[in-house]
Amino acid sequence: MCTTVSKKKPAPHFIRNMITADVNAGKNQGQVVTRFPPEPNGYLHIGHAKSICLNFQIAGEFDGRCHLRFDDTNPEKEDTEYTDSIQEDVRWLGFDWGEHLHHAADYFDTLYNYACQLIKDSKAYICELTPEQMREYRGTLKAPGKNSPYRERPIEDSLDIFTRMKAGEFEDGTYVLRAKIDMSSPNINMRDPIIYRIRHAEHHRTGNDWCIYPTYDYTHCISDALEGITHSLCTLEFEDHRPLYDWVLNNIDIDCHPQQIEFSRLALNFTVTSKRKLNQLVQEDFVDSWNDPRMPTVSGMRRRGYPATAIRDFCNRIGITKKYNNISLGLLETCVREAIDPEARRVMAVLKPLKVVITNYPEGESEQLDCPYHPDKDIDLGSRSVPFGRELYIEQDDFMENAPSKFFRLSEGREVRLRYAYYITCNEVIKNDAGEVIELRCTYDPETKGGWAKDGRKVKGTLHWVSAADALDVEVRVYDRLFKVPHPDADKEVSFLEHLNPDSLQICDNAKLEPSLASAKIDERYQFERLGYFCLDTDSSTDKPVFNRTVSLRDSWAKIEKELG
RNA sequence: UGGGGUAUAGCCAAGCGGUAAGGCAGCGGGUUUUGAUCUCGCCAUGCGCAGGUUCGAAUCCUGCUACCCCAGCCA
Repeated sequence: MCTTVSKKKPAPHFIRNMITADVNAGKNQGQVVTRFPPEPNGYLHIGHAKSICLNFQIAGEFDGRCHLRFDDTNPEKEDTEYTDSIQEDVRWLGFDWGEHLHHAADYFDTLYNYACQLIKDSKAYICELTPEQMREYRGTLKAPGKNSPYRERPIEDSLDIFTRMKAGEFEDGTYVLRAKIDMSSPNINMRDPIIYRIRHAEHHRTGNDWCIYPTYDYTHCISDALEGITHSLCTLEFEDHRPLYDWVLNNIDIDCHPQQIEFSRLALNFTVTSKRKLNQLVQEDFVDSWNDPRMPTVSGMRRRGYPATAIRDFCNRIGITKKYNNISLGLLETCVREAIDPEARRVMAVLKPLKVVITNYPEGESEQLDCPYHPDKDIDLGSRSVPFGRELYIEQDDFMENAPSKFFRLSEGREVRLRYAYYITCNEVIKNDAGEVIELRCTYDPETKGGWAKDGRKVKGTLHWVSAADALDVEVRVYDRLFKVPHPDADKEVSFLEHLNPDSLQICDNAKLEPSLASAKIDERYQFERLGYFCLDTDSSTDKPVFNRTVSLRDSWAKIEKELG
């Protein structure tokens, strides 16, 4: 079932416990069948990933199966653009629905027939109250509703109108089919809910075959039952709908009755996980697209360089409960770092170059240094050769005038190591007319080749560098969190857009890379030493490669720097 | 007394009458040619609050409090 998922036994949670108990008790002949039921009206995000992992993994654990079913009962919002992206994303996350790709739309005939039977059984009726009247009759949260004047419409009349609704005789909104339950129920969902409405709209799958469409509450439970789902897992807001889910299945002739179990949806701080809000970010150009690397969408995370293994690990680490949670973005980033670290080749790249001239290095000469791709002796990723010459680039941040003692990097008169190369000492600082440091004059110690001093003297700092003559010119996009505050949508008075982080994308268009990166490929992940993990972006062209920063390295210097003020 | 839910550390989360797992974050030490990684140690006399039952309560009982969801012909 879940081919790329490890068999490592996951931590117990209440749903796994319930299902285990059902299996042990022989319920459903010991079968476990789940489903992931997205509405194809947007792209999948990290919250969906939680549900996907839960459903596919739990089915896999019990040798069951998990269906992918599109809950496509609202033609006006749905599109094949979304059914395509959803399938791609679920597959990329590492899951396989096998033969079980389903659409609620494929059940429209069956659903219609069941509705006719409900009418014949006097359990549903055609109502012609306007939406405004409907609201009045529904009552309020604290006051009961009252019966529709059409509630006792003769069965034959309802059947006749329903048939003509289907035939397209009426305008949108003129009639609806309602389940006859209880207008005084304290649960508003049970106050004669609408189960069919007229929509003269083209459906992405059934075209113009239908002009009446069933509602979610009526469709979902029957779709589950038709597919033999045993456990229907959904989020907390559907808890109030469970009595209706059960009512429908108890009042039609069907021999399967899945159990709906609710769990809390994922909330991730510094981000929003609402399709509506994500859609707004795209439509109003606050981000480039659904797969903008700053988006918490599956496609955005994929482009950013997050491995699927990291997302699965994250989903397993956050747990499944009914508690309202707020997961820290830091945990996701930790999962990403842990997944990438052992497999990422280390290379050197300078994002904001500062020129360094080694004054005692012979002009016109250069040499090749052999540098391992991974520092851990237990991880053999091979090595590459890196050119070294008289002119180099180092990171602007690695030089400071009047540096405090805790600053271990380069400053005038100080000696540092260039990784895998030599010790250098800064002798002279050259500035432009604006007083900005534009070049450093340094000397190197030829006796420290490889980065070791024979006399045993130590340096505190090791810097990454790139040979100027051999550097690749590239664009690097450094991403940061999309929002400035932990809870961008907490305040209903203030738009979440007010909290967008203006620095969520920083473009380094003059970055310098060591030449080995010329053969970089999409889907490969690299660590730019001391900077973070990066990957080639799909915007790259042969003459202008573009790299994304997937995630930074943990940075304890940043913390010290902050404390120093 | 509308209905339905949820409360265990800064953030997650186990626990199901026998004396508070684990992860993230944080703090301190060690290793280190990435201020990375790795590694060792510390981190709830306390489980929303108040009573009660019990030899023993996060777990059982009673009463409170706080927060979330529901009045779409959305899902």
